[in-house]
Amino acid sequence: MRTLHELKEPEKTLSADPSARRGIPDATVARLPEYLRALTGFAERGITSVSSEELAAAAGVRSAKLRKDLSHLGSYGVRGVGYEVDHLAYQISRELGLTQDWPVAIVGMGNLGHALAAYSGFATRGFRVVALLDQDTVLHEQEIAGLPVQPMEALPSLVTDQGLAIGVIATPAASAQSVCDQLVAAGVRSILNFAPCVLVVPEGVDVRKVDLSTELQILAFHEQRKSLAAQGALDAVAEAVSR
Amino acid sequence: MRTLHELKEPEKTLSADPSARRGIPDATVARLPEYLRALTGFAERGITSVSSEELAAAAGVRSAKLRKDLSHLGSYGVRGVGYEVDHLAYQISRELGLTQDWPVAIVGMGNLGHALAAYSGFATRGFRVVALLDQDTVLHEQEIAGLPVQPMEALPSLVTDQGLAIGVIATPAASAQSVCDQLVAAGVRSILNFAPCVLVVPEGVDVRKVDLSTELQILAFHEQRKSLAAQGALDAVAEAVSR
DNA sequence: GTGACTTTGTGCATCGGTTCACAAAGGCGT
DNA sequence: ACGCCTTTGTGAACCGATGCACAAAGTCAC
Ligand SMILES: NC(=O)c1ccc[n+]([C@@H]2O[C@H](COP(=O)([O-])OP(=O)(O)OC[C@H]3O[C@@H](n4cnc5c(N)ncnc54)[C@H](O)[C@@H]3O)[C@@H](O)[C@H]2O)c1
Ligand SMILES: NC(=O)c1ccc[n+]([C@@H]2O[C@H](COP(=O)([O-])OP(=O)(O)OC[C@H]3O[C@@H](n4cnc5c(N)ncnc54)[C@H](O)[C@@H]3O)[C@@H](O)[C@H]2O)c1
Repeated sequence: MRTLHELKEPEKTLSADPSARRGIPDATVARLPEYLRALTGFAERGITSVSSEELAAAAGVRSAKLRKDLSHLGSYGVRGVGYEVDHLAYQISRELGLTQDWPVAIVGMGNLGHALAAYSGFATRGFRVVALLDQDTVLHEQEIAGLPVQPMEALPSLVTDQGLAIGVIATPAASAQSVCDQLVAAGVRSILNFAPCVLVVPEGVDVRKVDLSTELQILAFHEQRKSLAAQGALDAVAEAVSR
Repeated sequence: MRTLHELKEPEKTLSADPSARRGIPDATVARLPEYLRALTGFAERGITSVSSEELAAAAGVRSAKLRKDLSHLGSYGVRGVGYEVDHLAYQISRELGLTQDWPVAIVGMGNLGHALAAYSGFATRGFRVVALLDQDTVLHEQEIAGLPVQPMEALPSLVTDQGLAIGVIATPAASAQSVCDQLVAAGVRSILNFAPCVLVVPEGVDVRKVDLSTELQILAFHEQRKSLAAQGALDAVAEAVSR
């Protein structure tokens, strides 16, 4: 993999795009979707041009950060004016790989899997749910949101025939590693994991997780800190009064 | 708020814990839940002691990082041996504020809200769903997972009577800011947002978001990069052959 | 009791990301 | 046509997080 990548490097200089394109920082990539969403909002309201200040406010970041982020994908702004909404949205879409549709499969049709299957948010931006999978044979009779529920054995053909690229794991944590292994074996290299556990995957496979309970626990940490601070303040006041 | 906090500082020296406790880095806090989960796993398998190496592997980090993280909460390991599983789990729980149960309300009983209400993952670790809320009067007849669906007007009393501390937003993005404002007005200071939008809140209120489509888009970015690299490699090979 | 061995806790170097502040760039009004 | 004014793009300083490497600490075998 490493050598293959290096093979390509010499071509970089004659690639079409002018700016130093390799190596967009991870932190920047993580914010691009938010910028894109904000731009979509502006476009829907008929706004054709925004300044970095306005866009940053809509995305919840500082304008300097926004500008530095955008500078990594090229120079698409006009000094003294700002950015053309449609054009910038297109450039970000292209950078994120959303100009094509990515076929997605959801594995695990329980409570969460049902909600995900019914979710329209996939289709709106670059993703297409091509299959629903579950181990449970009882479910194979059903259709959910217009798609049949298939057995796990369908995976390899989904990759070869439908170009399946992204797998979403919505099974219990105990099954998640096994499901992950099956996805990887079938050739899926991008996985979104909703199960609360760490997945171990070979190099070249990306895993991201969406973890409700981690987020709640982080909130609890700060909430406790706020409570303690308030309590401490009360104590201090009480002490001051009693003195 | 700042001044209240400073009022408390002098007490720190006579607080029970020996180490410099203030200011655990955000990056560390974000990993504590993962460590806790790994420890729970060890405990379930009857393992009473782990080294930083073992625990780090289970949590998917490097051992040096784990040790530095743990050093921020105190010195709970034994050199030459490792960490006592139960004790460390308790210390992390206490640090995260999970030794008490936090009352949680879910707002928006659509597809996702239903799944969340039925989800057992809340109760297992420090959280208790005390209320389900929705604007839609049709839903107020129903019970979901043993809880009645209440109108938004119930919010203030939930905070005062039940100690509601954390709000989960599972409404469409268009309603999320309004729901957020109502939560804040009622006194909720910690919010978990599932809607794909940025929420603006006053200082002192924490918002975290769980964002499916952002994660998918980040995966797409890397997937595209992998595809391009593969394509580039093929081109390079073809070129080499033709020469 | 002692010494060898294991593993922690941490100082230090390094890295990546954020913030600041401003010179360069371009539109726009006159 | 020209100069003013706005806003971008970015160099440089700063800040927090990560990784390295080892001395200190404590266990355990004998
Ligand atoms: N329900 C929620 O709101 C929620 C929220 C956050 C996280 N999660 C996590 O998402 C996951 C799913 O939650 P859920 O509530 O939908 O669970 P669930 O028990 O309702 O559904 C799990 C589904 O996975 C299927 N399954 C189990 N093992 C499988 C395997 N090896 N291969 C294929 N399919 C398999 C089961 O047949 C079942 O249909 C869990 O890990 C949970 O912790 C759920
Ligand atoms: N369904 C999924 O799998 C999924 C996944 C990721 C993110 N999301 C996001 O979660 C949110 C909910 O998704 P969903 O599929 O459950 O939507 P949904 O339309 O099924 O449900 C939304 C619910 O919110 C209620 N609601 C609307 N406005 C309200 C208000 N002002 N106050 C109180 N309640 C209000 C509605 O009555 C409805 O019951 C959306 O923002 C969606 O983008 C959903």
